[in-house]
Parts: sequence; C-alpha cells; structure tokens
Amino acid sequence: MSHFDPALSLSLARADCAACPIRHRAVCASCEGAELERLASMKSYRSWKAGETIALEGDALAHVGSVVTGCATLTRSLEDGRMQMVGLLLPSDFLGRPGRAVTPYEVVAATDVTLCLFERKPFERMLGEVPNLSSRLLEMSLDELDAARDWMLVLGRKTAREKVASLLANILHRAAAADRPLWAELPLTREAMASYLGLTIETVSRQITRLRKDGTIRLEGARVILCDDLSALLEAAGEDGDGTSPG
Amino acid sequence: MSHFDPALSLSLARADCAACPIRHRAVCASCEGAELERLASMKSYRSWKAGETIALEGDALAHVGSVVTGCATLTRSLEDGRMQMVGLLLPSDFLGRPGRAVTPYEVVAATDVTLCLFERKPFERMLGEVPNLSSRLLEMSLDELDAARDWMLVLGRKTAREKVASLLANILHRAAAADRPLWAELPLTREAMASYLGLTIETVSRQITRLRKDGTIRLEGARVILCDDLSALLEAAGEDGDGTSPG
DNA sequence: AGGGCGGCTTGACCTGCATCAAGGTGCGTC
DNA sequence: GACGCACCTTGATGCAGGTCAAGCCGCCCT
Repeated sequence: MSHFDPALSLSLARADCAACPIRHRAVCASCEGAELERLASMKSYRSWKAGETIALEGDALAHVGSVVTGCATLTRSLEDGRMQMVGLLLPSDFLGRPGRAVTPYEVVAATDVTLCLFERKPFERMLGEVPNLSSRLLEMSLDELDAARDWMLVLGRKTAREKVASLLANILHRAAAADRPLWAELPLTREAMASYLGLTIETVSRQITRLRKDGTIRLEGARVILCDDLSALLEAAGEDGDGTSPG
Repeated sequence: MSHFDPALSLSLARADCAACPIRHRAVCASCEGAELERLASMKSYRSWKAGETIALEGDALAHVGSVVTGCATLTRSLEDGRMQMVGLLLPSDFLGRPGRAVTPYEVVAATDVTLCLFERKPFERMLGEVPNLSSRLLEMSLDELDAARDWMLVLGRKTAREKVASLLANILHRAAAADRPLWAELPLTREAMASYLGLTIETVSRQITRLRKDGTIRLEGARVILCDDLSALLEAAGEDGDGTSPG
C-alpha cells in the first residue's frame, strides 16, 4: 500500500500541526511568535448548517481560511445543470485563494461545518511579509493539485465499481486511522458521492449494494461503512491491495 | 464568452512576460536586476524528440523549468495499464515541483520539445530568499488547480462529443489567438487526445468526423483543424457560445 | 398514529461508448 | 514503385451505466 495516496481533492491533513488547537496548518506551521499572534488576532469563526451554501460560483471572496469541523464540497457546473464535485474539504483543509477575488466553484456545507477565517486582504499582505507562509501555501496547493490529478485518473478511467470503492477507501483512510475493523460515517449523501464520482445516484447505490453483497464492505444503516479487509477494498478500487508497487 | 476559460491543465500562458525572450513567466515576472541575472545564470536548455520520455512516474527530479517550444504531456496510470493524461504542457507552462523530490506523473514529449531548466536545489533556495517568487509560483499552482478542476468537470460530466469539442476549442483558444478563421495544428495524436479525454481512440476519431460532417470544424489532413464559428464549437462543447453567463 | 418528506434502493429498459476487426492514408526507405 | 509502418477512419456488436419509474426506510411534525 506504500504508494496508495488518498486522492480526495484536498487531503492535506497531516499531523504536523499539533501546537495549534484548531490545526490551522497553513498558518500555524509557518509562523512563530509575534507573527503567529498577529495572525491569531485576525481569526474569526463561522458556522453553516448541512446543506447551506457557503459561496456561489463567481461570488466575491472576502476571506480565506480552513475547515475546523465538518465537511464542505466544491462544485463546478455546466449551464444545463450537470454538476461535478471538484473538491471535498475535511477538517484542516484550506479554503480560499490568496490573490483571487472570486471563487470559481460553488462551496456547500455537506455536514454542519465550522470554518476558521481570515480576511483576505490582510492575509495577502502577510503573504508578502512572511516568506514561509507562501511557500507553505505553495506546498499545500501542490498537494491539492496532485490530488485533483489523481482524481482525474479515477474520473477518466475507472469503472463505476472502482470509483465507488476508491471513494470509500479514501474516506476510510482519512476517517479511520488505525481502527480494526475500519469504519467511518459517510459525510456525503449518495447524491454528493455521485457528484464526486461522475456517476448517477442510482449507480452509486447499486455499486455500494454490490460491494456489500460481495462482503467487501459492511453497512450499518445507509451512512456507516465498515471494512474488515482494506486490501480487498483497494483491489475493488483498482489499486493493488498488497503493498507491492510495480516498477 | 466572458467566463470561458481554457481548461487545459496548465493554461498559464498570459501575455505578461514580454520582457523575457523565453517567456519564462515564473522567473521573469518575479525577479529584477541582480536576482534576475542570478537566475538567468542558472538556466540551461535541453531538448527531446517527439515520443521520448522526459521522466517516468516516481523518477527523482533534479530540475524544475518550463516549456520553451513544443508540447509535453503528464500521464498517470493504473497497474493494469489504463492511462489518463492529467496535464498538457505548452510553451511557457511550468514543469516541476519545488520542494518535491519525485514526479508522480510520467512526462512525455508529445512533439519535439525544448525545456528551460533550473536545478531544483538552488531554485528552492531562491524561493526562500525572493518573496515574490514563491507567491508567483503559488499563483501559477492555483491556476493549474483551477484548470485541473475544470477538466474534472469535462471528464466526469461531458459526452464524448462535448469532450472532443472542448479539447479542440481549448487548443484553438491557445494556439490561434485572433486569426479568422481560427486554425491550429494539433500537437496531439488521436491516441493522446483519447488519453486526455478519458475516451478511446476510435471514439475520438468518430467524434471529430462528426464535428466535421456537421460543419462545426474543418480539417486539413488529420492534424490541422479550422473553425469558422467558434461559438458553434463552444456550443458543441456544452459551453454557451454566445457570451452570456447565466447567474 | 398517521402523513409528509428527504434520502436510499431496486427493477426494467435503452443508449452511448468500448471493443473487436478491417481497411485507408501518408510518409520514409530500399 | 512497392514495402513497411505509424496513424487514422469506419463498421458491427455488446455491455456498463444512464434513464425512468416505483417503492422502501427513517425521521420529523402535528
């Protein structure tokens, strides 16, 4: 499993920000002392209920920030209403675009969600003054870019079964850490999963049923999944489940 | 057409680097005087023939740089051989990952290609010393991220016809600037197009034929496309071709 | 308890694209 | 000129996943 990397679009949650109570990586990890305090004094928190829209495509963006609790989604859409989720934000993921005035995605709270926000303008000013901050954000952006490109492989080349298995494996990977058996409460509705996977809700439902009947996963209600054998799930996802990386 | 943005993965070619003979945006636009000279002294050039591999997935990366002439592709693949192109590099696009030791993609020359390269280590050192440089790279990474996410919408939700039309529109957009009628020589084989679009080579061929029979595009040989009516092509691509953006 | 509703599942059918197969075109080479 | 080869096109067929439709489950509300 060495080269299996969570492909969710914003899988930035590394455990390298222990000092910060809100795990605000972008900020915490790059500042010290007075700078950290100055940034901390700029923070504010805001919450949304599940289903609420945080920003529409094209909205002006006055803030940047990161997810403290909950789950939010980034979605792009075509004129005729077809939608594609392009990012999934989990706690510690960064949201916003230093240097950009508008968001090109719709941002929606998938569950109840709390964000830690900074006003964009002063944050951008700090970007120029604190060298570590922008290189930190650069690193995060490269992570996001890798994840987005991994997801392009999923969208372009995997079957419905593999897509669903990939998503479930990712969610388990991020949510479950080291529990045996692995389990997670799905933060997404079937509709949101379909939107992420480039499928329809019916196909997602059928593939989950099939994985359950196969014994690859178990369900408790519709929103809790358990997995006794991650390598079987990874194999269903089209990854090698055994830890060997071919050349 | 106001919100139609080229969705090719690395569409960073803005005309804001006029001063630099090689249009090396990431560097030119962020440095002045002595710094520019210092960076310039680190440059080297290297060329590859069409079809040659520039780097394999997992290769160590000793350089970063950008495309001077030609066209290169970034590809990810599954164990069973399925491949997905995740980025297309055209002149002025940046290649490489400051702070990263390996490339997660296979990089291949689609046409003969010349890169302008910097050794990664000294480049990274400069990143810390020249504040504008990392914020510049951050901006470029955010552009790439937007483009990758736009492409996720194409991969996940568009039909084969729309995918092909989207790709052709993008290539015309980048190659043709203001010519009427728009025309471009395709830098990609049908196979590479299929790889980018998540389709098979046969489907790409059929859809190009169909667009030609429709009168949406014209061909000269297999590799030169002409388009008299861009809005018709955009409509075939599932974009609105008339310049109005619905709320 | 009953009704309404959002979210999920299942079934029947259809279609768009993949697959398999054959043949065409242009170009370099002997 | 004709052979070989890479690239492209076209046709026939099959199937994965989309579409349409019906119904179930859990939950809130009164």
